[in-house]
Amino acid sequence: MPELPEVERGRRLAESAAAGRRIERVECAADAIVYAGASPAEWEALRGRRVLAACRWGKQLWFDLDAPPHPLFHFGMSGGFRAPGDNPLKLASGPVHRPEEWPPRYWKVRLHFEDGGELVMTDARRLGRLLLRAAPREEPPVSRLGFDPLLALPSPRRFAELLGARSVVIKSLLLDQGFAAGVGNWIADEILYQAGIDPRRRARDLDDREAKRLRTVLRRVVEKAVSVDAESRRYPKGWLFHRRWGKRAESKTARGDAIRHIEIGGRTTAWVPAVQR
DNA sequence: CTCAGTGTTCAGTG
DNA sequence: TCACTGAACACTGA
Repeated sequence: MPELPEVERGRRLAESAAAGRRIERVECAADAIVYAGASPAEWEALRGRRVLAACRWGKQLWFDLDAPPHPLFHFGMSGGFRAPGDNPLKLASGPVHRPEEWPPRYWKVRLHFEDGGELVMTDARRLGRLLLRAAPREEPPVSRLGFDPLLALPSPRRFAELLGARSVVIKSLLLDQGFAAGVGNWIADEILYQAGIDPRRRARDLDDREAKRLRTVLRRVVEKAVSVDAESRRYPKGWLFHRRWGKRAESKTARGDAIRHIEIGGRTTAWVPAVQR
């Protein structure tokens, strides 16, 4: 469930399925990669703990428990939370989840609660990670993150300063989690499109007007996506999101402008030359 | 069979 | 330190 809106959706699911409940049993899948940070034996420490809250910064998601260690989740490219009876999101690059199947395919950890409820993390591609932290906010990876656009968007002035300090290409800067935590490939392309900025421009070359516009659009896109619970079919019709996939040469925006696909910083970048300068 | 894909990290270069 | 590249990780679905 990779970018900020999808992770926030996961946080909300966790809030309703786990917050206030005591963990009765922890089941770990046999997966040395996803458990590279902390072994299943260490996860046993969660048994008997109560979940106080589900927290998020950028794409990192963790639980505040009544005692450490606190579990910290990263969904990678294809991870997410599931609860019995939920309706799973379909990701552009994710597996097909069958709602009726339980436990879901690719489950990595199952948290069983005292009331019989359950919360599961799934991850088909195994690029996600499960960590345990004494103080999640104070330690890496969370401590290394930049601002969260939903929780702590910098002032227009500060945002422009941050851009002015970097010579890197703007698309790459937006993907840097130490700059804007939670922005991923489609959000970066979406906001550059909506702000009318060529993704190949250098960050420090944007003027104050462009910086201001980019910041406003970043907030607008993230707030909108979160407000519809990351269900992409509810994103506004005009968004590039709906038309950026597939790398077809004939791709066009809702307005009829041609969409080009190039590579920037190793990531596919969809952009609209007629609109982005 | 091949390859792209909502991500991160690390090694190496300049 | 910064900017950038390439590779690695891993696996599904088109």
